[in-house]
Amino acid sequence: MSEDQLTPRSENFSDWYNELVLKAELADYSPVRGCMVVRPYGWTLWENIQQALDRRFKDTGHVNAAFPLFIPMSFLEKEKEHVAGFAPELAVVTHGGGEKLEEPLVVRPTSETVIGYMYSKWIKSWRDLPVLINQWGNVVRWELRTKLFLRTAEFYWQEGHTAHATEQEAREETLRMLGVYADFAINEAAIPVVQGIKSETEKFAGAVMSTTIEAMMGDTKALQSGTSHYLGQNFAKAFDIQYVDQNNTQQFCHTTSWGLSTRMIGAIIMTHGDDKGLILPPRLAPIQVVIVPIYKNADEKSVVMAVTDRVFQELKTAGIRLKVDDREEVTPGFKYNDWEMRGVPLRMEIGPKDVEKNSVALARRDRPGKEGKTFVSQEKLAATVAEMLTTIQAALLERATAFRDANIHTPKDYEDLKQIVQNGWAFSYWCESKACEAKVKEDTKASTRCIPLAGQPEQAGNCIVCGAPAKRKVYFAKSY
RNA sequence: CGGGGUGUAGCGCAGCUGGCUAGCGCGCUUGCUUUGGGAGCAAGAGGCCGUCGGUUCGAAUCCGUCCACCCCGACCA
Repeated sequence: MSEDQLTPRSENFSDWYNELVLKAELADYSPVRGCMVVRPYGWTLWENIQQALDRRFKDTGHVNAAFPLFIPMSFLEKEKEHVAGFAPELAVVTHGGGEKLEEPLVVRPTSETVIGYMYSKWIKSWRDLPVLINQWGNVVRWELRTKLFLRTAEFYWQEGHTAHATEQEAREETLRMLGVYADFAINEAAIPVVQGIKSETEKFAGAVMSTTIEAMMGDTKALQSGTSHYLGQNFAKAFDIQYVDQNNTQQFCHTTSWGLSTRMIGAIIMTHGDDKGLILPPRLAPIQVVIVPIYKNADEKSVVMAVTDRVFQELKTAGIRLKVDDREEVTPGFKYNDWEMRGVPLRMEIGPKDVEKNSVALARRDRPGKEGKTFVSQEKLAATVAEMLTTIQAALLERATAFRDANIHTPKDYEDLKQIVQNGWAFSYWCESKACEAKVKEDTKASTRCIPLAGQPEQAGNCIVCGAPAKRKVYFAKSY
């Protein structure tokens, strides 16, 4: 139970987040440093995320498979940048069955290498392409500084790995899947995201191009919420993924990879949550509606529960995920606070007065207090509830979008940029040099988040840092 | 991995410069009364004082070690 007050979000965002994850029973710390235990409520949320994504993957022609957790150390070493990027955070297995292994096994930090190895066996002809495979699983990266959901040593995700005949096809796939992530984030998680390209310094180790969906959290920091990479022929050459084309010549494939992790849960928490706790988007919420029956005595209880049971069945049949909180040991007031903390989008109260008037009370989580409470008829209740859930979903997206837009600014000059990134995102021209990027980072701790695909100006301008000619604008922001 | 902080009941804390049987609030258990915004009363249960070692007649308290977590840096989905 969570009787204690949550640290207000405005007072200390980090404490608020940590307390909320624990109190809402999304996750808990594990006995192993840096790892997390995802509790049933958090895992159900993840399952809903998985379903929404998996549906989209299937719709775009992908199939699921499973590749091993262990990867021979030598595989990682085959792609130079890849191993350089991941070496510091590898977990390595040196013993098995009481014997020292001939070759150490890496616990996968990502699966490009094993999958590349398999692809080289499976792909022979242009007729075998494209290969469009996704895997749901867990990976391990030995992180030094961890935070539940946002960065843990082990995390759960999906990784898509595709192989194509041409660069164009692979680049299209990269952007297609970025679009899938953006569609998911916006329409399921109600998180407005910017689609864009990562800078050279920020891109994935071994990629030719990395793309990202960037989201703004409630403290204005940016969170990379999903990534999609065009890997060029880097992994194809390292693992000899070749096919014979129509002209009977050997060609290297062009590959992509794309991933979205349990970090998305952190994004949902930090985008929508408020001082009272979590606010879950109805489309992903494990419990969309909680019914709190109210009664004073056995007589009232029997009539109230009769209506409650009938309403429960009706909504359940309509496909709404709901729960009746019939706990006897806590008062209705306690339940209100408890479910608000857990982020259930809609609360229904059914009491003696409602039984009398053939009504129920509905309270919207996104609008606390009296403002969000209405009394509706029990007639056509499933339709009323479904409509209200849709309204809440839209309201969350609208609010998050307004917040984000209000905190993105175009700096007049470099001094202005330094101010802006203290509490928001700066959108400005950048010459795309590592030096300017590094200078911003050193001066402000803000990094380039992405060069957005949409919304680029027609005309060229001047780099906000050095004044050199610049073709494109970039977002600078502090990030998680 | 560097700098700072914290670790005493499930949770939040007190226990001061070394001393008695280690306390308080919340939660938990049982009973009765309650129930439309975090209920009340009564009686209970619950503690290797993070770990290992040292100083001491005596350590939750002093010293050291390690571990975990939090904050700030360097590194990252």
